Amino acid sequence: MAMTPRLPSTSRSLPIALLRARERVMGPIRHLLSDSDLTEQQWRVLRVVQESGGIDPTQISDQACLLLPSLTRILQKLDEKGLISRTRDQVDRRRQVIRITAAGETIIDANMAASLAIVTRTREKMGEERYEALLDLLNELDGIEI
Amino acid sequence: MAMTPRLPSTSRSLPIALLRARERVMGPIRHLLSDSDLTEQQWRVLRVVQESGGIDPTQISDQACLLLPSLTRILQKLDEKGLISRTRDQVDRRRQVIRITAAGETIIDANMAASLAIVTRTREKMGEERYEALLDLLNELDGIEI
DNA sequence: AAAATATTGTTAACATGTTTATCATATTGA
DNA sequence: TCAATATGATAAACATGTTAACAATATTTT
Repeated sequence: MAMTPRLPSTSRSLPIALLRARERVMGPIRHLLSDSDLTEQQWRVLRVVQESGGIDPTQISDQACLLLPSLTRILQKLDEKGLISRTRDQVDRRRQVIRITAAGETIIDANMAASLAIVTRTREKMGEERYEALLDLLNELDGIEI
Repeated sequence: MAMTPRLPSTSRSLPIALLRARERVMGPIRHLLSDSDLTEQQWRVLRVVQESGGIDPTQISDQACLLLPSLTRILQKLDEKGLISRTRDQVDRRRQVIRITAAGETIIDANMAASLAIVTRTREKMGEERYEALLDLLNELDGIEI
């Protein structure tokens, strides 16, 4: 009789294991940020912008892992909230230059410590070695061509 | 030389590394399924339903890693497409029983081999040992309490 | 049994993910 | 130079993610 190829149990399915692990890490961060009315994506963008001191959307989308259409909406929201400023690049007028505002800096200051604490606690709970090994394997997976 | 204290590069940020790795795996699967006009989530639901031979939405949401509001919409779509059937549980009338239809089985047959091939190729490219180690670490991460 | 509570599933509202199309500006090439 | 092409960003359309509220049915409590 023909054996129907069976699927791996969900915990051995790579896509689902990646989903669950991500949810485990992001859950507490989402909860923290909700007090500041920020989504995790908005937070990611805000941090990239703050680090850069002036950056265009294409580079943001690369560093924050967001597609440009998503980023367009997020930048509109952050602008409405007064957390970033947008100006045209004077050299290449297709480009924008995104900068963080004082209000944006305030939001960063209010959440950065707790955000870093969550990551630190995660690394401690897993053990530094295994945590680094996980990062290595994830980067290896990201590097292969399927 | 002076090391400027910096935030972890994006490849050493766990949330972003998880995002990128997931995208690397799901990209080809999404592409495959688009020929059948299925999203990855619809595919995940359809497979869970087929394996079960009759299952309620709460259990599907657990096994497919989808929140119930998302699942509600997905089941409506799959129903419209004629890929599943929905009946009320006669014992507990709050519950539904979801079953796959013949058309649903046909879609599964049309995509299962290629879908499994993508997973297999990924495991081969990474090496079985490292692939399994990655799954172990992801499950460990999912198990810790933050 | 009636009221309170819990469970199952849906709806609503808003944000993001994803693909395709489009607009404006830059760059290239004949 | 000017038409063709490329690039940066946005818009549109549909699907899912996320949280809160709600409706219907079951269960528990008094």
